[in-house]
Order: sequence, then structure tokens, then C-alpha cells
Amino acid sequence: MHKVTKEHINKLADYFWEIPKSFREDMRVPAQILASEKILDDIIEDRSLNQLVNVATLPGIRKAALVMPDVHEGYGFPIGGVAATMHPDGAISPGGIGYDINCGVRLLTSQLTKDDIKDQLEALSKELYAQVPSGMGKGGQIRLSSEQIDEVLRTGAEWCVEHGYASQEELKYIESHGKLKWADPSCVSQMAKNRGLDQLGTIGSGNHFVEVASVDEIYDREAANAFGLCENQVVVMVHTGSRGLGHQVATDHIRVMVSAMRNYDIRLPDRELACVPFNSEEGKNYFKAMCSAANFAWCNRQIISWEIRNAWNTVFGENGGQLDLMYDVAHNIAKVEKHVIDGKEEKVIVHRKGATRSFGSGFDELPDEYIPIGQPVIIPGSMGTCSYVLAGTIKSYDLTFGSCCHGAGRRLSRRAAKKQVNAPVLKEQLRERGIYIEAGSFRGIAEEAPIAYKDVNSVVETVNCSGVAKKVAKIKPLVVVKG
DNA sequence: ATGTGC
Repeated sequence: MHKVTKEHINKLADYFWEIPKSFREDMRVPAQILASEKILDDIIEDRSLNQLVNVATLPGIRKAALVMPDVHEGYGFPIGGVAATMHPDGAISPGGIGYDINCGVRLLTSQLTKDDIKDQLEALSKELYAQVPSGMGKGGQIRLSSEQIDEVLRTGAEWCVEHGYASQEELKYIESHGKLKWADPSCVSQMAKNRGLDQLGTIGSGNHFVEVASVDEIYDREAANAFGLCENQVVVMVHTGSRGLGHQVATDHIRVMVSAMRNYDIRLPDRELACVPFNSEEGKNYFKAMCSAANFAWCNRQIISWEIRNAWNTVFGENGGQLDLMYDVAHNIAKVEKHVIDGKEEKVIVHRKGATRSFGSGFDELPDEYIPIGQPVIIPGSMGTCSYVLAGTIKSYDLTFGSCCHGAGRRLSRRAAKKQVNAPVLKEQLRERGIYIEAGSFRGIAEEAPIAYKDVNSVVETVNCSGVAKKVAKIKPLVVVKG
């Protein structure tokens, strides 16, 4: 199979490119790329665009297989990919969602400014590290019974309201209100449940983190006001997912699908794209399990917020004010949504893997004050660089099935990063720039070094200029806690 | 991403 090169790519518009269906005879739809010229030059080097072409062969795929500017290689599908398949008989593919089901980001807003907390950054970093368990395989303080894990899987963030970890009010500041109703714990294996029993309220490792940051620049005053953001304000960002439970759900169902595929006469260029029809027995079981794992992840991020609030109160006491949930987005998930294709509304299964939903104004799932603006889109940069808050747009429905990028996107493998980076030196350099890192291992710091990632500014510039989301605010890190 | 690798 031939590699994608620049000659195969047509320019459709500024920041928008296409590999036509004619590139390979097994493509069912074209492959489209959201990128600046420079980002396109970078990503053409690796296999991510070949993976994108593979995605374009999925049974029932509609309109186009897409990647966002933070694209990089992933399991089967590229990370930063979007694929919408026909409902109900098109494919559902766990590889199009990712092993970390409902990996996502939330942002909490405080009533403090960066000046208010400048002398307590070290204390805050230590307290957050103490209160929020992190690291591979790490458990937390909460031990669920087998009845309780089923409740968590069924009800997601709602479980937190009943158990004092959330207010009823804040649930509407979570994508899908923190619960997918198709969840069915009977489709989640005992092993997956066991792995989740003590993992609520833990961030894990890799690129997961808790970050305290301050608002550095506002681009859209009206949207910033609606989201509750202002200059120099301190905010807290959380990036994590469904931990070992979600990973086990993916593992279990990929195994089932790989062997079930032959019954549906599905042939694919890469076995990592394993999929079955959404309305098949295996497809329905996976979707119900995926929804359960997504609910677990929302519950997890909510309990982490409770831990952060406890740390906040310990460090700042009565001067700390409150931490309000601005929004919580998923970026590894599949959703059944309606989109207009060829002028007609269709129900599709939108796979977003390392891609954030970016629905525009008028979307009535949002809290009232966000409806005129569009949904918040939270884009973390790499460790020690800036991050962005954007707002979704109507235009994203036309271009990307209402989707946007999810981060800076890796440019170096973990291996390559470890070779190039001296973690203790990097930690010291960040400290000199006023950023306090608290991490369980130097390895994690090396793998997540800024050099291992694309420049988040140009990734965000791409989504902003192409119109799939609009910039609202930039935030700069003060404290980072990771595994 | 992940009780880290067919």
C-alpha cells in the first residue's frame, strides 16, 4: 500500500485539505485534514494520514473521514480523528474511540487572582499531590462495593450528587450532563469492574494531570463573561478518563469484535480497526459498555474536583472562595447525533478519538448562559505551555460533524521523548519560569515534555481560522500535578 | 492510555 504524500492532497479551503476517494480503491469516502501548511508538512511524515485513509474504508462511513490539526498515530485510528457512520447499521469501532474511554478535560474557575496565590504555589502543589492520587495502577480513598460500581456505571456524575461529591446544579456544566443513558453494567466484564473499584478520584499517568493556571488573555469578551472567565483569574484544569476500567472494556470488546467481524463479512486494511455493525449483538453490547465506562470517567473527574476543592480549602482556608465547574468535555467517545449530509438530516454514530465536540450556539443541552455562545471547548497544551478555552460553532457542523481538536498533539513518541529529555533539568527550568511540577516519576516528565508535542498555538490557530471553534481565552500554568 | 510487551 502506498504512502500518502503531498501530491495526493488537494486544498479545499484555507486550513482544509482532502485526499480524494480515488487515492485507494477501498476508500468509501474522501479523507479530510484540518491543518495549516506547516502542520500538514509535519504530519505527512508519520503514518497518521495512512491511518486516516484506512478509516475511510469503514463500513457505513458517511461524508468523510476527518483529522484535526493535533493528529498523530494511534491504535488503528489516528488520534485527533473523527468518523461518522450510518445509524443504526453502520460500523462501531472501539479503535475509533480509544482505550481510554471518555478521556476528557474539565475546567474549574476560582475567585482568586494569580497575585492572590503567588506565595502559596508550592504549598498548593504539595497539597494537590497529596489529595489527588496519581500514577499507574494507583487506587484512591473510595472503595466501591459491587452494587455501587454498577450504580456508578449506570448513573455517571449523578452518583456524585447522591454521595456528596457534586451539587445537582453543576451537572448541567458537564457534556451530556455526565451520564449516557444507554449504559448497561451487565455488558461490562467483572474484570473491568474490579479494576475500577478503587480508581474513582484518581488521575492515572501519561498525559493526565491536574493543573492550576491563570487566565493570560481574553479574545472574546462576551463568551468569556458567559463562561465566567476574566484576566488573571486562577482556574484549575483536570485531564483524565476511565482508568483501568475503560481500558479493560476496550480490551474485552476489541477481542470479541476481531472474531465476530468475519460473521458480518467485514474486511479491513488493518485489524486494529476491528468493528461490527452498531445494531449487531456485539455492537450493542460494546456501545452499552462504552457508555458505562464514559459514565465512570465523568464520575471520576467529578470526584477529583471534590478532592481539589478539599485541597483548596486546606491551603487557602476561608479566603479560597469557591471553585465552580465551567465545563467538562469528553474527547474519546462515540455519540449518536443528527447531522446534515448532502442537505438531508441523518442520524450517525460520531466517533471522536482525541477530538472534542464543538457544538455551536442554540444547542439546548447547554446551561442557559452558554446557549447564545456555543459549548466551551477546552484545549490543554503540553506540560508547561499554555492552554486554551474556545467556543464551538455552527460552522463545525458543516466541516467536522461538530468537532474540534483536543490538545497540542504528540510529535515525538514516548521513547523518542525519553531519549531527548533530561527530566530533572526540565523540572528545574519550568520552576525558574514560575511553574511548580509535582510528579510521581521523572519518566512521566520526560515523556510529557513540551518538545514531545506540537505547538499548541498553531494547532489552536488552525481550528480558530478554519472556523470549527473560536478562541475565547488563553491560560498559563502555575502548578502541575501528574503521575 | 494501560495492574506498561505477540
